This record gives sequence, C-alpha cells and structure tokens, in this order.
Amino acid sequence: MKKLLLIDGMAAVYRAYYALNKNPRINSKGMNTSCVLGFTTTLYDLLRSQRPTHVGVAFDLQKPTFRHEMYAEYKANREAMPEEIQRGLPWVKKMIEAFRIPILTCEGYEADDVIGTLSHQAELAGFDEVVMVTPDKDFAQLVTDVVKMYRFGRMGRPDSIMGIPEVKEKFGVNNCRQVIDLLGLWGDASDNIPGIPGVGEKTAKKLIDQFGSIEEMVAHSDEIKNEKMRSLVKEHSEQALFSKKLATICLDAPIPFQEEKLLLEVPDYQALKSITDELEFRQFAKKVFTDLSVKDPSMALAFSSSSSSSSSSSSSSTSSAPTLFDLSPSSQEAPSVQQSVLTADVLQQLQDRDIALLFDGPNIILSTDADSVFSTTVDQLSTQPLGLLLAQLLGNPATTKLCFDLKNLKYILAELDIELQGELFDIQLAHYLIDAEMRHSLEFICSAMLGFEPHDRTAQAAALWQLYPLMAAKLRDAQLEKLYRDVELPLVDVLIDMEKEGVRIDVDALREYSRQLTAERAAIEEKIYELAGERFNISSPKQLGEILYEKMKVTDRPPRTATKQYSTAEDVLTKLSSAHPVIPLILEYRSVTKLVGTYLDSFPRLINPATGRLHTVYNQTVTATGRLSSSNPNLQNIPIRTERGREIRRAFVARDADHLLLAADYSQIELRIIASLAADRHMLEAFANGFDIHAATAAKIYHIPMAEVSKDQRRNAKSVNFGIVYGISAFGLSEQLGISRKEAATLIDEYFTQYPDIRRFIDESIAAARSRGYAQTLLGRRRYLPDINSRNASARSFAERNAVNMPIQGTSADMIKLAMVRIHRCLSQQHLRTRMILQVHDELVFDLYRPEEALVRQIVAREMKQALPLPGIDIEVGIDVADNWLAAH
DNA sequence: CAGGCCCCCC
DNA sequence: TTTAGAGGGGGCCTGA
Repeated sequence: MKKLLLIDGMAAVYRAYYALNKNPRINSKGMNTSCVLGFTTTLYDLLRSQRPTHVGVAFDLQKPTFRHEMYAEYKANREAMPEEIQRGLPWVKKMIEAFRIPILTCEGYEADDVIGTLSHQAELAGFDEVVMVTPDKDFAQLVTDVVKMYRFGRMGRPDSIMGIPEVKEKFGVNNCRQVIDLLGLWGDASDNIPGIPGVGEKTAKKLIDQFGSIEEMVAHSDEIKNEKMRSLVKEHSEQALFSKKLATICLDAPIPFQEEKLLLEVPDYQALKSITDELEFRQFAKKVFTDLSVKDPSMALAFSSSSSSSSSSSSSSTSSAPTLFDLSPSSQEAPSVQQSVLTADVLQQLQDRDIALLFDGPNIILSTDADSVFSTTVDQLSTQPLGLLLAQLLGNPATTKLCFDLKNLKYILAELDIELQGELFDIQLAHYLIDAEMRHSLEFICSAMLGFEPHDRTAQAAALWQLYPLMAAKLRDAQLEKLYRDVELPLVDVLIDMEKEGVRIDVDALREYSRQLTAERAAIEEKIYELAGERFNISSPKQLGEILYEKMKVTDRPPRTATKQYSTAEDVLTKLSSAHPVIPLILEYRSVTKLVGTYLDSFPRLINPATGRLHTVYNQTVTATGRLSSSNPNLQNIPIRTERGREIRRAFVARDADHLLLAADYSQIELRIIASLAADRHMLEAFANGFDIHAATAAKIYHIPMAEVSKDQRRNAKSVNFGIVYGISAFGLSEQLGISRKEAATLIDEYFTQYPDIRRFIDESIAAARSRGYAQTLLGRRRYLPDINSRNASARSFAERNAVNMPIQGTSADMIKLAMVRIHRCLSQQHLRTRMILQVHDELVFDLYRPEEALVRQIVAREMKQALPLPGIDIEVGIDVADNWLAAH
C-alpha cells in the first residue's frame, strides 16, 4: 500500500494565515507566528488523518514561470505578500525539514505543476492512492475549492487544491489527466474569466462529455444543438482554449520523481523541539510529543508504516478524530464477499444463529458472520416454506438481530408479516448515540470505523458483523447502553406507530383558507408592483434585492449576506420597514406565500389516499442534541406565533366524532432543567411557588416587586431567559429586543448577579466540556465538541455555547422520549383506543377516544412528569382537549 | 439538482 | 470595509 500526499505549501500557509490571523499569535519576541503555527498544525493533522506512506510539500520559487505572460494582468494586480507571511516562511520551511519532508520546487514552474507532475508520476509508478490535499478537510468545500481554483484561472486563491479521490468520485474520472481536462473548461458565467461567458459548469461538462475535449468542441462547434450555446462557444472559442491552457496543470514539469525521497520518515525531534521552543508553540509541542510518545520508540514506527495492526485503540479519543496511533485500520481493501442463495435448507440450519439483516430494493440479505451471506427476494418469501422459516428465524427470541435502520426494516418486515424478536442491535442508531453529528450512512460508518467501504449491499451485510463488536464496545465504554436500550430502541416502535397512525386533516378548511390567502397575496403583489414601478419575481431574493437596493434605493447602505448578495432577510427588512411603504408589503407577501406554499397547498397533496390521513416521518438520527426531527411533511413547525399562521392548526382535527385531540406540553421545561442542573435557589423557588417565571426574572433584574413588572420588562426578561438557553450574547439579545448592545449587556450582567448559580453552571458546563471533550445530558447522551479548545475564537465560542445548550436541550429530549415510551406502553397494555400521533419537542398530541379522556389525562400527566425526575424541581404538564389542534392549546 | 436564503417551530 | 454575532431543526426557490 503506497499512498502519496502532496501539499501546496503556499496555499496552506496563506490559508493558515487568513484563518488564524483574526486573532494573531504573537510570541514574546513580538513575532506574529500565525501562519507558521497554522501551517504546522495543518501539516500535522494531515499526516495523522491521511496516513500517507510518502509525502512532499511543493513551493513556487516566486520567480517568473512559463505562465507569466498569460498572467501578466493578474500578476500585476496581485497583492503583495503580507509581511507576516514573508517573515513566517523561513520558519515554515524549517518546520517541514524538521518533519523530514522534502520541499519540492521546480524552476520556471509553479507548485501546482510540481504537484501535478509528481502525482501523475506516482500514478504511473503504481501508487495505490495519490492525494493532493487541501488544508480544508471538508469534502464539499474541497470540491468547491477545486472548481473555484480552475474557475478563477488559478488566480492565487489560497484555499484551493485538489483531492483526486474525491474528484474521482464526484465526476467519475479516473486519472489526473481526465480531471484536468474536465476542469480546464470551467469558467465562471458572471466573471467571464477564464471560461466562456454564459456557459456554466454543468453545461460545460455536458459539452465536453459530448465532444471529448475542449479542442474538439471548438473544432466542431457547429454541431452544438443549442443555438445560444453554439454562438457563445463560437464567439469565445479563443478564450476557451486560452483558459484551458491557463488552467491546465503541467504533468511534465522537469522534476524527477524520486520515490525514496518522498518516503515518510520519523521527524527530527531535536529540530522540532528547538523550533517549537523558539516560536513558543507550547500547545502544539505538547500535542505532538504526546502523540509521538518519544519515550517509546516503537510508537515512532507508526509514523512510517501506514497499517500497523498491532496498535489497538487504547486512548479514549473520539471517533471523529482518528489519531496517528489509534489506527482504526485505514485504507484497507474492502473484502469481497460471496453470497449464496437462501434456500429452505439453509434457513433450517440457521435457526439458532444470530442474524444480520439488510434490504436492497426487493432483495433481502442475511448474514451470520463476516463471511456467510445469503440473499433472496421478497417475492420468494411469499412462497412456502421460505417465508415461514424466515419468520421463525427472525422471531426467535433467543438470538440477536443485527441491522441498520431498524425503523425502516420493521416497516418492510411488517409487510411480510414478520416480527422481530430477540436482542436488536441497530448499527445506525448506535452510531447516532456514539457520535450524533457524524453522518450515519452505512458507507460512512464503514469507512470511518473499518477503513473501507463495502462494494455493495452484500458486502455491507457482512460488514455489519465487523461493526457490531466495535460499536457495542463504544456504547459500553461511553456508558450509552442504557440510553440505547431504554430510550432509543423502544422509541423505534413508538415512532412507527405514530407515523402509521398519522393525523386527520380538514382538507376543505385548508383549501378554503388557501383561496382566501391567495387572493390576499394577489392584492399585495399588485401593490408592490405599483410601488416598484415594475413587475418582478418577489420571491427571488436576487431580483428583490436589486429592486429594493438598486432601483428604489430604500437605504444607502444595502445589507449583504455572507455571500455578498443583497440581504432581504426578515430581520433586515423589519428594520427597514419604515424606510419605504413597499417593505411591510413585502414582509406580508412573504409570510402569506410561506403559509400557502409550505402548509396550505402542500398538505392536501401529502395525504395518504389509503388512510386519508397525513403521515409525517420522524427521524431519530439527525439532530446533534438528541431531539427528533420530522419531515415529509415537517409537522414540528406548524405556525402558532401569528394569528394568520395559527389558523392552520384548526385544520388538524380528531379522527372522527368519537375522538378529540389531546395536547400535552411540558411547561417551561428547558428553564426547569437549567434551574435543576444549576441548582439555582432563586429560580427553583420561583418555580416552586408557581410564579410566572419571566415576570419573576424581570422583578429580579429590575429590582422591583413582581406586581409592578411591566409588559416590556417581562418581555425583556423572557428574552434573557431564552438567551441563557441558547448561549447568550449582548449582540444577540440587543437584536432580539431592538435595544442597544449596552442595554443588553446591562441586562445580562444584572441577570447573572441575580442568578449567580446560573453563571456558575454555565462556566462549569464549559469547563467540563473542555476537559472531557464533550457535553452530555442527564442521561449521558453525548455531543463531542472538538472546537472547545480551538484557538479560533468564533469556533471556540460556538463550541462553548453548545456546551451549555446541549445538556439542556438534550435532557429535555431525553425526557420526552422516555415519556413517549412509557405512555405508549401504558396505552397498549391497557388496550386503550387513544393513540399518540404527534411530538413537537415539548408537546405530545393524541387522538383521544372520548370515553377514555379521564384515564388518558391521568396517564399522560403522570408519565410525562415522572419520566425523568429532575432534582429539586417538579415538572408541570399542561393538558388541553378540543376537537382541533388550535383549540387544544 | 444543490445550495442559498428564508422562515416556520421548540 | 462589510459581515456575522443564540441553540436545534426543515423547505422553498432559483438558476443552471
């Protein structure tokens, strides 16, 4: 296994500089070391994550290259290299040398050409993998960067490099040459440089697919069918060829490919130490020297061999950050797995075996271990005796069933009239508990935990057996077994029942309301066109921005979004609403359009004709905090705030005349959780006395009796309470309340003075997350926060807010999930006809069978309150019953 | 079809 | 000089 890692040195240095220099690192000698530290960290992380066998860093010689003429204009306008980088470069080079990595240069050629040439050579020399790495690990970003790089004609964007494997996957190309051919054509439609104006990426790719190359395309441009495209290509053929030339990376720069020089070696510890001492990279040095464990020479070997199988995962490192020595085997060959046809005989023999089960369209794949895989089809199962035998096998309570996405599996099995018994282990669900923020596709899990991606479903079924012990151990080590067994696993059945149950919708009411709002919208639309003096697409932020800020000039300082578009976001427009009468109209147009498009017109289409009801899908493995999410349609975001929106809830009705809707919601659950977790005496008292918590807060921070709290004061206090949950900032609060940042800061200060335990709780939560590396809920659900120690202030703040918020939001999620399981159990054990149908984070909705009202009220209240007792505080649950959801509030 | 932007919920 | 600057979600629309 040979894997070559090539890094564009300057790109990495620039990127590091821009990323870190917001909070520059200045050492005691006054030197700005941002770019050196950033580069070094990047390099080190790359070595650890990529685990190459060979590595090199390429640099330009900063001398004229063969492209200089073509680039004349750009080079002339190029910004000078920042001074900090100029000063940092020698150190960067020393650092690379300390890692004993060769610095690759080539007179007259740029770093990309060096990389291109060497990667090409490496491919020819039979390397298994060549990675031209971007410092940005995120794949999407990487592809974007590749595109940008070529789109901008290599114009010095520091964040651009390419990673062949990813590009390969995305664009279906097989070698460097193809990638470069492909990319050579790309230009930017708006910037016109260097491609063909008006021909975007996708069109360009199509064209080049059709003709084979850009030269062919230009030569045969008459054959382009689309008239517009044809004329554009003809008109700009010269530029197209030129742009390709510019963008094409040399694969034949005169630089020798010396495999042995590129071999990754053990770093020069002495040199490394002296540099880190000199530059004062204490944290980094600590990390590196701990990782490399200089005392133990065997460890150092790991640096030069990519697949040392002896090292087991001894550290408690998180799964998201594989370390050099915590080798979950990387880049292994995916084993090929034979599958046999599942026959009755085989099924007979498997009866007492543990089974892994996976569906692939109409095929059912079973495996009993990593080698034995059997498959059959759904059709086959309807024939005797296969179906019966399988039902018997899967219904065996003594064996373990291993699966992926249990909820879906159960749906399919239910159609075959097969019930699962015995211990159930859902790899996906387990992975969600282990690291919620990762992706939970089987492909991803395999590549993260096993180091390879199974070729097909058959191999995946086999891989489940390899994942099982790893995941089970991780669940155990992280003490997540209880959460899995008592919460998530039983919840699967609850969710299935809720999804199957669905909710009845009064379609006529929706249609009528839709007609009404559509008419209102038309009127608003006309008024807007009148004021704007022209007709345009109000729903297009782009067009709207141009009309508002260029034509009508409603403000002389047009707000912009992160991508430098004009911003027409609601809060922005709200602030501008007095600037021009058209703005309130636009806001109204938006809100009406949203209601009609998202709810009124879409729900009738989504009603299942078989049941006549609306069925959402609850996803159990999406959120980072442990909450559920709902989609197709999302029934967790039905309007309630505004009068007009709220009306939609009137259309959610009980199933028939014998039923009513019962809605039960936790009262102030997140604040209660904070009060309990922080053991804040004042807040606990306020809850114990049954005070209006926001009014009580207002009384505290304004130093007045509760009776004298004004509406505004209560509103402010409420916002602060919310802010505490979300991770407060003076800016956020001031925006929320429309007050100055100073006033907001005063409010916050006063809050913390009055609730010192809350302050302490926040500090302790952050400190705990910092030392553990994760935040956790009352039940031990985790969220890893790798950025909690980041030197990047904004990344760190983000992690810190999560350290506070996640335990609160997550504990609330744990609580309602437990309540759902318990209520579901009660309802079914007592054979009640009432059904749980909706969950909205702190609220449960039931189709209530009228005669059961008293009993169900009692059950729901009891189970919700007792599901997860919080120290020091009682939980309150509000319950309402009516014939529709709006009235049941 | 993806991503930007927006807006609904807790 | 401009933007973003509260946690967690999902969906529509545009532009290609």
